[in-house]
Amino acid sequence: MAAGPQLSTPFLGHANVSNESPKRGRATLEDVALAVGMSVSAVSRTFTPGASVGKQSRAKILAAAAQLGYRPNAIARTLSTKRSRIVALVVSYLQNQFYPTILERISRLLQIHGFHVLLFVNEENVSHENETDDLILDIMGYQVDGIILASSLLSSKLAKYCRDSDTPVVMINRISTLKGVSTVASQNYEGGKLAAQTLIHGKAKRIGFIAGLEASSTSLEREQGFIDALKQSGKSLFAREVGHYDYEKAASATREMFGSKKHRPDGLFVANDHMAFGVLDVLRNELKLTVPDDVQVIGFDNVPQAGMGGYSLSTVEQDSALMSQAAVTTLLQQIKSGTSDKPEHIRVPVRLILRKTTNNGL
Amino acid sequence: MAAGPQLSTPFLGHANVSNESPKRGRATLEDVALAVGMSVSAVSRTFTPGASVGKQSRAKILAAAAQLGYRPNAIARTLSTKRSRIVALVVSYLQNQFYPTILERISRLLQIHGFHVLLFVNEENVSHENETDDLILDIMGYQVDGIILASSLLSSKLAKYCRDSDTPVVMINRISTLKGVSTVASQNYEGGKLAAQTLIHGKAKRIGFIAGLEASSTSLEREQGFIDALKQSGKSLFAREVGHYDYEKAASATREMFGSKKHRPDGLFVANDHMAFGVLDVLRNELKLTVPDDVQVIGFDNVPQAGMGGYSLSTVEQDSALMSQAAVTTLLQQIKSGTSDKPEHIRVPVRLILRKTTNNGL
DNA sequence: ACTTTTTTTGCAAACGTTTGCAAATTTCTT
DNA sequence: AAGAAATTTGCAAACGTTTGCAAAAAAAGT
Repeated sequence: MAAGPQLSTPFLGHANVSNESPKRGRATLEDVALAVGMSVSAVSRTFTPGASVGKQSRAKILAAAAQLGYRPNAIARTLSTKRSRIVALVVSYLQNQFYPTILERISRLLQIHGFHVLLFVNEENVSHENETDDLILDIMGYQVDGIILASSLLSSKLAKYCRDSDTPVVMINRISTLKGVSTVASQNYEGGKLAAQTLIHGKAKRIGFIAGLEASSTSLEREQGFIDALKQSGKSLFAREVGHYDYEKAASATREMFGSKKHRPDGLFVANDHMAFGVLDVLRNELKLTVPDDVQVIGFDNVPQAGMGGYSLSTVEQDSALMSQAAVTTLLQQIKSGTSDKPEHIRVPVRLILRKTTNNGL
Repeated sequence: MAAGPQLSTPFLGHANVSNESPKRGRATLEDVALAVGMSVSAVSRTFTPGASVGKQSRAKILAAAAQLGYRPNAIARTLSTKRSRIVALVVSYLQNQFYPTILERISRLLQIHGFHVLLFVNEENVSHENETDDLILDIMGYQVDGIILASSLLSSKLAKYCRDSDTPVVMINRISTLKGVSTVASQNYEGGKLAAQTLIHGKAKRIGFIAGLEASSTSLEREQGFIDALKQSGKSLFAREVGHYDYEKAASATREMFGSKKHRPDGLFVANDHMAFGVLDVLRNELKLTVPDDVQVIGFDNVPQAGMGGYSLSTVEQDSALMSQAAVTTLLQQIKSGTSDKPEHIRVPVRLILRKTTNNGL
């Protein structure tokens, strides 16, 4: 059965055997090895921090590498080591300035630690869930070392997949009971309380709340803290609408809430700043109300825009620096330890920022 | 000297020889090949669009793959094919809402075409240039198929590297004469003219300009158009400051420009919206001027925030959708054609958006 | 000088794919 | 029914690294 003439061993056409490499593509380990007359391993080792390589060899190799413009091929390295130094960052809804901020911070931090960010922008929307799943699975194909989800849910399908592949996951601004998933969130409950206290202290009588997404833990926790604090002062919620964390929808919610000329709220807690801007715009420009005299408004996040003159919004600050820091640290640590059990659940403190949309007694 | 018994051929510890694979790590081509009793190639081909594989084999393979939770390893694929389906996206300065918007659009578009985004956030700042270079080179190690720079410069070192490795580059909002680099930008010159015409039409007499970065083509072009249009109406620039595309610096520039009580501008073109917000804040809240009665202001970009009630800024719109579209299309096409000569230089039209910061005669 | 210890080096397998080629199989022709 | 044509399959090299192991070389100890 020894069919087939074996005249020529089945070598492929890569004819870079004994000639000058014709500058085609990038230089490889082999190229520089050839150049200095040493083995590939030697060269590889010069580019591996801990490895043992002679002093003068290293120098020669480094020189040759520089001369050839050699850069290690991260893909090949990944294949060999099974660590890509890439983390997937999933983010939705960049219109809310809070997320660009987080995004920027996280990527800088990761960059500092030598990691890279594979970005994925998804619709928060539930109807796109499978689509999102698919894309993340796609991303997993790149052997990412970890995943950070900023305000995005992890479907259980995905969670399972991550656990199977031992890929650590940390979620920002979402809590989750899923095994092996870490979370970083603000003290939303306490923040809600602060908001209530501020409005009450400012003498608001009829106090309303505009929720974010009904299903989101952030909105729920903020609301719970808010209501509890009202209760503690013998008050209760006067009005409630849902703004879905969306500018336009928050505007509509406001119109709804202030529909009747008669019984209108005079104090409003809005589940995030982004919505609060929509609320304020309607209040001032459509309903011709003055803030804070007719209505006090307090938001949540303290996005840069809130501090700018156009709104000067009182708000409960989420410390984006700390949150990013925490998320990255946690993830990196899980990556290093190679195990995604013992997930962390971090709460970062919030802080009240009083500006011009509330009555700040002095 | 035959030290060391060679009892065992130097096989490594991967003992997945004849046993059930113990669920360690992800399933590979080989795993599913084994499962269906076919060759690795057959399985590979079922996951390669164009390839030839028997109908029933494919079915069997697909079933087994699903059962094992097999997902192709994009890294290995990249190593083999030399195409990563990753593009590097370099972005700076996410505080200006224009960039998150672009970022979001671009990544969605790329996702649709099956590409992924490796993100890199840099300081626009010149002092960080080498740092930026290093990081991009780093990213190049991932064999990215292309690079999109959103308002970021390409050092000539990098440009050379890209050309050598045949990696197409497209820059947004920067023009460049570098060979092989495509660009997408707005019709800044025309936009500058529109701004001038708007102010003049609104009866401004003393007209000022607040520049972005002195070195940036965008700012320069806008200024040139602005000045030319003034000239055409027999006017000239009354005042000029530089805001470095920064909110705070624009605020300072405004203070500077309006320092003397006597000769103050009554019309202002600000090189982008982001700075214009700083300008407006100073004008209204510090200098107690009314807009547009005392001073008219017009910006550039039309970021979402400009349309919101807080500012209601008149501005020259950059069509971010079109720009993103153009950038992605161009890049993809260059990637496909495999050649980065014949770079494109696309200009997308701008549009005047009149709101409440200018006198819009009616 | 001759072991012994330490350091530097090279060999070759492995990581998980793709793909040209040729062998094996099926499907058509006539 | 047999040869031609088309299709399906498998083999094995290649992509550019890393790394355990052992051989070679250099440094140290006596």
